[in-house]
Amino acid sequence: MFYTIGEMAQRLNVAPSTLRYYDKEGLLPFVERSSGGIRMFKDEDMEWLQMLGCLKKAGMPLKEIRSFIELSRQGDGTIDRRLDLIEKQRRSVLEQQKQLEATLLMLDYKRWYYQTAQKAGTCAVHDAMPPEDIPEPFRPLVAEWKAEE
Amino acid sequence: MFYTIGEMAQRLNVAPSTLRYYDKEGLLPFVERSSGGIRMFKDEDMEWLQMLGCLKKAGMPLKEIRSFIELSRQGDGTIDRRLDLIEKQRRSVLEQQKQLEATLLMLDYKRWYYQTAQKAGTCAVHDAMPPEDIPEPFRPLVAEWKAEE
DNA sequence: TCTTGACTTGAAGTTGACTTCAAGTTATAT
DNA sequence: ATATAACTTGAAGTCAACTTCAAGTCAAGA
Repeated sequence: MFYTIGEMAQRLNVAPSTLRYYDKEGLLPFVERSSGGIRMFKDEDMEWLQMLGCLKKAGMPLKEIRSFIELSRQGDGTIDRRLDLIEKQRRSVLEQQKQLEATLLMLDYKRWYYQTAQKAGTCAVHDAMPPEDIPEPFRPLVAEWKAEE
Repeated sequence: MFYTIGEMAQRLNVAPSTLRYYDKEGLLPFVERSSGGIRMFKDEDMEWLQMLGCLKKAGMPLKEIRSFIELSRQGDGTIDRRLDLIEKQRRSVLEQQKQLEATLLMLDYKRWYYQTAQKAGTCAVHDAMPPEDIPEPFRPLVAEWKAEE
């Protein structure tokens, strides 16, 4: 029914010190303690911690995550503000998706570039390459670079 | 034809100190200097710097970006290793895209959760809600959480 | 009961990516 | 010629997110 910090850390694949740090930063106000002072994690706490991990991977700073947790504990009066925080983070994720899409296009171009160079044995193969030999998806990308010079 | 560090910083929307830091870290070996020691950025340098920004936004550490730049300057002998680096980063971006997709689903669920709670005036509205009232896309998400308890 | 491994805390150390500061130099506009 | 704005460097400071350390406490098995 209860897990120690070590067990919980293993389940979440993080270091126990990380969980202690989160606790110190006020991100785990819901975690109970035994009479001896040892943290007792519940299954229910996993849900919070997984959401925490999710938000963290989406680039939300721990301070903002703490704000959200604090608001949640203040009850129904903070629903509007929690919704605001969620929508703000949602917009940030959409923005990051766009960014990753652009980065992926660039990486795909570079991959093609080096695959082609690998076959030819030299990057010089690209110097004399006519634009129509560049795969269609990459043409706007390369054109954009040329335009700036 | 040439830009000072201030002009270049403005074009890239970063602080001049950031460019100096990148230079110190060996990320700008291609930037030339005037006789007086002032950095002279070329249009061509923009391409590198934009790629740098792209890789940075994709979570690549500056050290790895430097490796890539160093390999590039070593000529055709490093094509294989550059391709490896690109493919590694490409896989990382695909992984991050999956992660953002999962985070977005969670945020969309939370958004619906708080929008519903807002209309009802309380989060308690969700306690008694039958599963079929939860919008279809969120059901696997909620089921997964319940399963862990 | 005693040992041992996992837990506790507070404090200090680390890493990455910058930013700020101080002291000095270069370039431009009057 | 000189004022001033923008550049230069090295060193130190900052911030987020941890990690490590030291010293001690708790809990489970022999």
